[in-house]
Amino acid sequence: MAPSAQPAAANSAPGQTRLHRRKARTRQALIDAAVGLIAEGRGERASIQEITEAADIGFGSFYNHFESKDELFRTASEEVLERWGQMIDRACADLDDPAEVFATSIRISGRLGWTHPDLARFITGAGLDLLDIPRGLAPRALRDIKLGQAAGRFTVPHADIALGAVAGGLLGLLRVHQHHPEQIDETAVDQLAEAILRMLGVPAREAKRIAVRELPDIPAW
Amino acid sequence: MAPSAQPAAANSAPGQTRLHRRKARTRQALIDAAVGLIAEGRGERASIQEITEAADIGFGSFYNHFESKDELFRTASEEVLERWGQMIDRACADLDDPAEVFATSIRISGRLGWTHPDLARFITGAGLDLLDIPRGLAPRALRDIKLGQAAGRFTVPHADIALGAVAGGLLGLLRVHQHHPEQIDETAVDQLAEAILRMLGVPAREAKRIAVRELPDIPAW
DNA sequence: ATTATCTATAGATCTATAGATAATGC
DNA sequence: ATTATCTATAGATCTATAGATAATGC
Repeated sequence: MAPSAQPAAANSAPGQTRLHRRKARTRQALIDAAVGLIAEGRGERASIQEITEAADIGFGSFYNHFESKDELFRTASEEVLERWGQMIDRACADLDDPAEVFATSIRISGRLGWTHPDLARFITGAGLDLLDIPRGLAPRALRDIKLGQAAGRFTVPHADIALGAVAGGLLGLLRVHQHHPEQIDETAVDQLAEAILRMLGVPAREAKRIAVRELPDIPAW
Repeated sequence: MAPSAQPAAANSAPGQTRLHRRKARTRQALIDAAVGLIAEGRGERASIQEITEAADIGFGSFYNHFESKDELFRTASEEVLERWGQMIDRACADLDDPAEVFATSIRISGRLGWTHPDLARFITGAGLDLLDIPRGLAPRALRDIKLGQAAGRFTVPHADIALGAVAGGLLGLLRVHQHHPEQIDETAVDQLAEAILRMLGVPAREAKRIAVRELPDIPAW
């Protein structure tokens, strides 16, 4: 609508105009509030009024951005999971063995309780619904399991069943970390990765070896 | 309140008097309706009116039995899971090797999609919340994992993390069965049990052996 | 007479929208 | 002038209870 003379952005935000940026901020405040509510376990039970109060915006503004609570929660979930997935992608960029990619993804994700507590709480709040959102861990893990099957490194026959077990193990670990943080350390995370590799069909000795390799740097959030 | 001359029950129901039995029937209708709603994935989102309509009882009767939706759903979950757990107990009564008890529990539970579809749908509807309900699979699996650790058959260090993976694997299987029944047969269930034993630390060869032993009869529901 | 069920309804939400106000564009 | 925000509110739920009706106990 404003094709000519695009003013030099005095700001790093993507919107061209200040109005766009203001709108984007409001929208992001809603998304952040939704993420926080999911993390608290109040999930979809919160009313729109609670959401707008948490976001500190007027009630009616909600409908400028989303048609329903469902739409907001879906959008918020996809956004968070996508950022998580891209973080994993960057960390694994230099690896090519599917088994190592897989183990690294789990080892980084299992450390979220320390490195990114908010994200960790969101993940446990979402639970296995993660598997129904085509972003973040699920599509990557599924892809990597299939790659591993094709390369003959994973012998487990059904990728999607295995995916459930992987997600369950990760969620179990993050839950324990939240409720009893003293029971979990980084070794426990690596042992989970090792156990999951064994489950997928990697020989026990090799699973152990892969799960203790030096980790790549954990990229910024 | 009626201690004397307990009349011979003309009926198998536990309540002594007909009034008791009528009340019990109404209560059970509410529980059955709640179970059905959880199985449909409508879970706690259903209104009390929907629940009483599904149960085919008057709206106000709800409050004769439960103080809130939460209480009903909690009660319903515990009841169903307890029956499931007792079914597993009966099936495993003659086994003493913790690894075999564990594998058998999974193999029977993974077959629920065929043997008890309603129960299977309830379980997938409940998701990982299963782990928070101290009935059914969770306490038994946790007990068996710890027994297996003590007996030196399971090497995995954290029982509750492993429990998450076990539940996730089972839920993954039941979900696949529901959405793509043609992709799953009993062999797939046994392969999941085998993979889970490997994850717990049972040597691959032995895991395979245990997961194909003849199954005990599946007890009646 | 007692107990559980049912129907009807008051009061408390909660959603969606209308209309007023404030901020930005040009 | 345009756009997004805010406040206020109508209308639609939804919960919890009161009071009437039906079933059972004795």
